[in-house]
Amino acid sequence: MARKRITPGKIRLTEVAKLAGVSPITASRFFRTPEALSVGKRARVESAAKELGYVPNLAARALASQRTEVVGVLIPSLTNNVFADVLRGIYDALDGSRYSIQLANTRYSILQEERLLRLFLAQKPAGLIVTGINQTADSRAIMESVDCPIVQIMEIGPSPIDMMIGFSHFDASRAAIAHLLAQGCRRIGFLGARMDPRVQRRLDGYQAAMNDAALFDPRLVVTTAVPTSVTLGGTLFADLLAKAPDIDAVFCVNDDLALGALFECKRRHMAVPDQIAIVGFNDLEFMSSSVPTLSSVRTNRYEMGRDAATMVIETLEGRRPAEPVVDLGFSVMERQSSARRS
Amino acid sequence: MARKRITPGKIRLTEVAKLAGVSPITASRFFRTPEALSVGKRARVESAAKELGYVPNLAARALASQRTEVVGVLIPSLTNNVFADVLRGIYDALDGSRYSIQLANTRYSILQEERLLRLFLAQKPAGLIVTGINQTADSRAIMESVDCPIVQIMEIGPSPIDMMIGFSHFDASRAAIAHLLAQGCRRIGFLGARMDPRVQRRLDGYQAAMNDAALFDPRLVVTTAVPTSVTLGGTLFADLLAKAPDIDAVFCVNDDLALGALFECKRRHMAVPDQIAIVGFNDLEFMSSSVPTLSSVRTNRYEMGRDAATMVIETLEGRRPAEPVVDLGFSVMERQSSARRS
DNA sequence: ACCGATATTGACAGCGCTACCAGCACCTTG
DNA sequence: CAAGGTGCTGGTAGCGCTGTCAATATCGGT
Repeated sequence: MARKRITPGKIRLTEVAKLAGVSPITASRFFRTPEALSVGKRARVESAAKELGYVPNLAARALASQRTEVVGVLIPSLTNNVFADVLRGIYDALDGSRYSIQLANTRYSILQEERLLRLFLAQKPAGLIVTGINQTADSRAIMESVDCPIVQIMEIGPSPIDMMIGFSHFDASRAAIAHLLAQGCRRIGFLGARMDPRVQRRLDGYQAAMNDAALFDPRLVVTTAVPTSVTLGGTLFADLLAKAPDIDAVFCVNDDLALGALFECKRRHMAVPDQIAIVGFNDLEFMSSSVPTLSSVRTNRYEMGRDAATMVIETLEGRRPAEPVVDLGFSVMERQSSARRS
Repeated sequence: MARKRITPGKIRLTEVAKLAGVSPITASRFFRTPEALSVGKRARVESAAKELGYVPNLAARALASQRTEVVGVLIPSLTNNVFADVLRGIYDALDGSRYSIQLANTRYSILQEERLLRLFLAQKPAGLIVTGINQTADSRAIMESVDCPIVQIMEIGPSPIDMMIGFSHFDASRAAIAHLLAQGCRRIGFLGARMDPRVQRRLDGYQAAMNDAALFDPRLVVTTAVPTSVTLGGTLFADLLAKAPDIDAVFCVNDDLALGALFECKRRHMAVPDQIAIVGFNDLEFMSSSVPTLSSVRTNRYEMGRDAATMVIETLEGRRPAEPVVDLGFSVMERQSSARRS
């Protein structure tokens, strides 16, 4: 009846154990809790594994142990420079560790996010990194009931699911406006694209700052659900000028829009900053080398990814960070595009 | 002695089979080869699975079947816009399919690539997407001996490992130079960063075109191993001007450098294109909205990723593409920055 | 020398699924 | 009506590893 599914020269843990003269379970322990082995056996297993070129079978390990060494990462976009930096941080932190990454793209949809979450959790990930704090109620419930470290990234807020690392988009935006006000600007326009939750909070920060200064005017705000681009920055800026021709500054929710606005100014022969001040958000690399250099709000994206991944690892290794919520802050980079008019 | 490791309410294939009134193996077949079931059982298993909310255990599946449904993707950079577009194509194509993606970052090192390759292949991926055609001899040997579809992306060349999709960087570069020559430029500089194999081939194309026109001069070439950035574009352009003050055009191996060169021209009050023509490479979104608009070589990055993933899937489903090497071509986008001087 | 505590090692079964073969019913063909 | 498909279903074992407990070795203290 049953025929062995013979696997010829394959190197399994059994082979390593045999060569090392120990039982398979001891060899197994070498890879998981080496400190539990006597020094002699540890060395024997190590050299046997190296000699045979043993590579553990992760599927078997996952099946037997009921868990994986995969960290799931959920981000809304693959093309956005911001997330590219975050991802690089995550990959750098996890590179060389035992953990690997499963990346999925929610496309800014929390329903898609929920679907992907279920998919992930069914495979029992070691940890989870999710973007933002606006999950569906179901997503939240799922994550709260699951027993693995979870880090919410990009922003901070009350009641983290588990851990959190980011900064306040509201405060960052308000600080940018405060800077423009300090430069003497009064009619400060707002350009927003995509309008995901974090951009929305930047709008809130803008509005709060403008209201505090008694300068808010709905005609100053131009937003769209369309994804951001440099070209869109020009278009939105043109729309803004049509609604409020008397603006003396514009705050853009990201640097692409800011660059687009700058180009639109060029096209219209409007002097930056003398006629119009421009401030962007994120401080991408090009902001400091454009002409004029563009002011922006620097955010620590690479660090965010790296530290989020590190928080996951530390928790898994039993060294849970003392503080579950980390505020990475921001800094307003004041450059030529918003220099005080002389 | 042996105690059952009881798993209480967990839904396994057995539970689904029981509810559907079939054997586990029949239920299993429903998920792999539904067409092999009778219509009645198919419906019964389907509704049972849905009722119980069954989610297959991928680790068990992988262990039993000796293969996974993971497509490994090896790219050199996570922050480069070019790869972000490619990745988006890959994710889009695989989204909704049964396959998932394992992404790894080689950081432009073929040794790192080889290491990651071994890691991947030990887990028996369903397919593989790797960047470029310059692998180590060992990497190549490993991939040739492995039995899964492999697509090399970004460029095309002789002797594909399996399949290939991309375009000729040499030809694309030569076409860009031909365009500049046609615009009347004679002293055409070359700006290169990172100098990975594909950039090197763009340099080769430049050199061939310049030699054909008897215009090549080594002083026109400025390259560096440093990773690209807009700021670097300005720096390299300044270096170029120092070496060859009489240039009338500059070809940049990517758009970041081109934008940086444009800004440097602004800083030096050099008129573009009247004094200096600029052409970039990749045709990122911002190229068409800068002032002046920037000429570039459009490459089909999203399509490359999408089609590469599709080629993998098609092969796995037994519909191997007739043509293993796909040339996606390119097009020279002629814009203001290289318009014929009047 | 004896006792209990601690470090090390091993035996066994089982994680949840699928490969393999066998069996049966129903056809088709000559 | 026999022979040989073809389509569908099921039984059995096993993929390679680890959880659980048991067994043995080692050691300090009295």
